[in-house]
Amino acid sequence: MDVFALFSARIANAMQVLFPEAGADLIARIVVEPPRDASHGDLSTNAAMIVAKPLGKNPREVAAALVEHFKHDADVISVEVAGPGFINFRIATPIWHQVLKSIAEQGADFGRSTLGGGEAVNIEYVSANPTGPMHVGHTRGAVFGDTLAALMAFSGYEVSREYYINDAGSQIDTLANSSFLRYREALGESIEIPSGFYPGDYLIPVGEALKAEFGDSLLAMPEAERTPLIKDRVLAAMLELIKADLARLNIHHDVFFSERTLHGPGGDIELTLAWLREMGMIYEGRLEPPKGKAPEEWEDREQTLFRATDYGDDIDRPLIKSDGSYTYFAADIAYHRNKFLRGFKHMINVLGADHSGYVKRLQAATKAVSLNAADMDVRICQLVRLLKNGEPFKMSKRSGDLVTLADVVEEVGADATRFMLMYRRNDAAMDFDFALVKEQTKDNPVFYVQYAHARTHSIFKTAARDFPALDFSPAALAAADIERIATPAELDLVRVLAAWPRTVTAAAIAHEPHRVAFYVHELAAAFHAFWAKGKDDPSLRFVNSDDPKLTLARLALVDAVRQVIANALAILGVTAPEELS
RNA sequence: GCACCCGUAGCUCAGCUGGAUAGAGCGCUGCCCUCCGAAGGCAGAGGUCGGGGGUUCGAAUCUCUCCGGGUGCACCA
Repeated sequence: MDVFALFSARIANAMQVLFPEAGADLIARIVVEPPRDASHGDLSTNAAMIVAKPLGKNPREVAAALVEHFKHDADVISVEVAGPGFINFRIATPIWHQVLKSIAEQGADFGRSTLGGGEAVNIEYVSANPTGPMHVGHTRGAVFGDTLAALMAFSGYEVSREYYINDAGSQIDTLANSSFLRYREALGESIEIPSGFYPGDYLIPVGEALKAEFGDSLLAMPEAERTPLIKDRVLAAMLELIKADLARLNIHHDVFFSERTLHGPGGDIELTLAWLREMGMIYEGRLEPPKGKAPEEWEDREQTLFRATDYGDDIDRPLIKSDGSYTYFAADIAYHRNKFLRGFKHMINVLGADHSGYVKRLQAATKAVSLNAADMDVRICQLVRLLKNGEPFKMSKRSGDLVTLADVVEEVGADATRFMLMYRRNDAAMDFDFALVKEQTKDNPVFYVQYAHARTHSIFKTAARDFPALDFSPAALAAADIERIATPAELDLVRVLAAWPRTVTAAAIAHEPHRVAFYVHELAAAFHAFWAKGKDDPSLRFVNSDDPKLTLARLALVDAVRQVIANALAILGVTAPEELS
């Protein structure tokens, strides 16, 4: 049950009845939300202020009519007008009890919604070049994309998690050449790695594997024959490497889409360009040289251009390079047409900060190939600066100066990595301090939240000790005398629980999974605070040895907290431990 | 030169898409363990929301402009 959605609907209905002349568009702008200051009430709406002006009425007059309407509603304790025309509701306690009941009934599904209506959404994330292990720069996008995917799935979308393998460019030739060097090394040659080649140790096993498969037969083989063989082997190996890295963070994609499959005669790029030409979206023309570049690097020539400016981009974009091959963007247009033809009308791409200049053309491409039928949201993840005790930090084991994803996970663990990366908006640069993340104090939000979850379990343990005869099964909790939950402190906690469905929905609409992390931290804080109240006032303890019925009711509340924390952590991909080590 | 992102307490950051007296953690000053896990909690001090205009009942939020920081800018991927 979503209290806000419930009252939002009721208020909209009331407004329609009271002010039929207000159109549906106006009604739709009405917001029902918790007031910033809890002393104002449980719910607040701007309904009167939204409607008053267009109708030529006084906001307080409109508000008075609505107040009159809700005055005798049994679910409402009080309604009053405040400030410029806010209407504040105080909700009757039974509604809060219903929230607890629905948490118990829905369990892991509490907060799940039908917002997406089962529509397919394609979320592309990571898409790191398959030329080596993942480094820390990729990690933020990986966690963000994976969490967003979980959030959207929880909100009723049919989510497809996709990884685009850039396996067609010149960097793959370099990769193959680097592997060939390692192969020669494996055969006993002493090698030197020239600049421009990939120096990482991770190619050594590839060289070994090539030796095991081919013996020394590759040495005599013509390059044109040899390179494709090596490419296949090394790409497969790199992909396994990347999958293994992602698995460290429990990230798994549904689709790995190879760019190579778009190329070649009769391929998607060819078909897409033909289609674009047919639609008049391509022309031959010249571009202005970019202002920031040195003019001597600029070669003025006639190019095959995509009319990106027709779809909101800054300039038209080249599709064919001077050597006659396709540009990366040409492949990307074909790729996104492919996504659209696979049935995706909603697409989200998660990209690194260095791709911010790519956003407009990607959106232009999506609009063009779908004839404006598909939408594309690009989420940019800003840079992560690694710190240790406030000092910039470099770790390197196997890949030059880069800190790898594996290094980070090994250092701080998957839970902390995921939570900390989500405990920040994606579009702000962040510092990631290893020392802080490993700390087991309230300064560390991961720990703080997991501690709250563990604490719910420890309360049950205490209860079992004090009441050996009492039944704490889900069925017993469901049958608990929930009306005993009545003190202001308890109901405050329930209010936080009641905000969960609304938080999820808002986060899904905005594509902002970080809100889940902030919410669960807030819930943990509310829970810790209530727990501490029991220190000063024993009557507020969860376990009351002289009152088994109250204890059972309070345990139902604890169980609801446990459930909602678990649900939020599930979206974040962070484990919910029953005890801390 | 252009585009995108950021600028909120001493520090690190939220602020629910335009709402009421702008919030949290750290740090600082105090308080709370014979008591469900103190691995916690409570209270206090601390702000011109980068500056200035505009839109309206109402702006940290939208818009314009300037300042500061980051990222990117044909034929790479």
